[in-house]
Amino acid sequence: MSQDTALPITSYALLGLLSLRSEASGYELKQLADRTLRFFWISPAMSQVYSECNRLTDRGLAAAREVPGPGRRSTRVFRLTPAGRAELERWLDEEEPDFPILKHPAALRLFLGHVAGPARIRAVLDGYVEQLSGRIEELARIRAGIGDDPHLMYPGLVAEWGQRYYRGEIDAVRAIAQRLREPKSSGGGS
Amino acid sequence: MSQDTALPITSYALLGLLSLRSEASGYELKQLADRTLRFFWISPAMSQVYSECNRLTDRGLAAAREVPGPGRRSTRVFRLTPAGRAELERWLDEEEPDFPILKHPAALRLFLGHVAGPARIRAVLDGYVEQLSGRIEELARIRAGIGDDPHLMYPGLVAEWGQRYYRGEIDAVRAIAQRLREPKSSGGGS
DNA sequence: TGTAGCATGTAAGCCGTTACATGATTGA
DNA sequence: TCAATCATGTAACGGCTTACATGCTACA
Repeated sequence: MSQDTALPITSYALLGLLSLRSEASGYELKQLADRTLRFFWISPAMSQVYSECNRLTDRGLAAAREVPGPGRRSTRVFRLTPAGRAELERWLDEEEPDFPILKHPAALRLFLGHVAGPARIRAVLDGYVEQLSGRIEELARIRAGIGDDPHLMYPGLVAEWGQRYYRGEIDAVRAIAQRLREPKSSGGGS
Repeated sequence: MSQDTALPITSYALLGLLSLRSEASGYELKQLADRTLRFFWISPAMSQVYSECNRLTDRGLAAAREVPGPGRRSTRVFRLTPAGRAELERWLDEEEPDFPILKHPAALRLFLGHVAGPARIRAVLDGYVEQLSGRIEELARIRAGIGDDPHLMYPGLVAEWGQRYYRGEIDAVRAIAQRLREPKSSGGGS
């Protein structure tokens, strides 16, 4: 319950994951993040999951319970406290979302096409489409795993958004690749 | 020319900006970044621009020239050295681009819709569409400023990609908002 | 007179990652 | 017995931001 400085958004993301579970260990939270947060936020490293969990516990937003394991080492499982749920609700209600941050290595390459040359740019774009296809499959599997469960309606919507997003990227990349092949086309010009 | 550890990608982005100019001051680089890098990478803070420029100069990838100002304080202008150009080319040629990193506050809110409630989610999505419209206008102005200059063909392509990207986001958000209004398979019922 | 823009930096600090250390269990 | 997975952490460090400090010019 120390400090009243603002939490980083990733803390709220973790709080949000806890809101989907009655209890979860750090390890489980990391696994869950890999199937969810990873696609639209970050999936924090294990070490960060643990330190965030400690911060949340320090502030009384989460509570830890020691579960003795089969060996000598035990597992700490966390759950959302009423204060944690209230703080998450407050944040969702009051804080205005920033514009997304995008770090797009392929676009950076395209931007530097005058140095890289068109052949390399084409290769980069092709590789990106490849990566996107893989992502779409991953998301499709995750979406299928969610099913119709009304409890998971919003995660399902996000998964659908993600697939649409990636498909849009593929279309956009193809359009750029097309413009690279025939630099004269497209509206407005000449 | 100290150190041979890998440079962060932002250094290459700065190197790339320098490749578009014969010379530029830190201040000019920041302004240029605000019109370019900002949309697909980051626009580094002024303080970071200066420290990156120093790093590039230390490594011999950029060269600084002191230009006396009207007052006592002078301006340092940087230019790409042959070694800098070679290193940028090597990076573009050899380094494989990572998948983009997206930190999407609106998607995070949607993901937590079960806590935020549908009314708040609708407001968040509306606000996001608003932001997107603003971004599209910004990019349109920038695209118009680039014009037909073949020297700036690739930045032009990136600006077009950006506009398409944002329009795609608007479509996707509208689709999600639609699914929120009519939960579709409402027949089943618990 | 004061504020906005041009211009250059230093210092402090947080977020997040990688590397490292440790220990238990399962199965090949 | 070796590797993989489960499981929990600490330490070090880098990237990037914010806050702060400074000085000059133009202009309202």
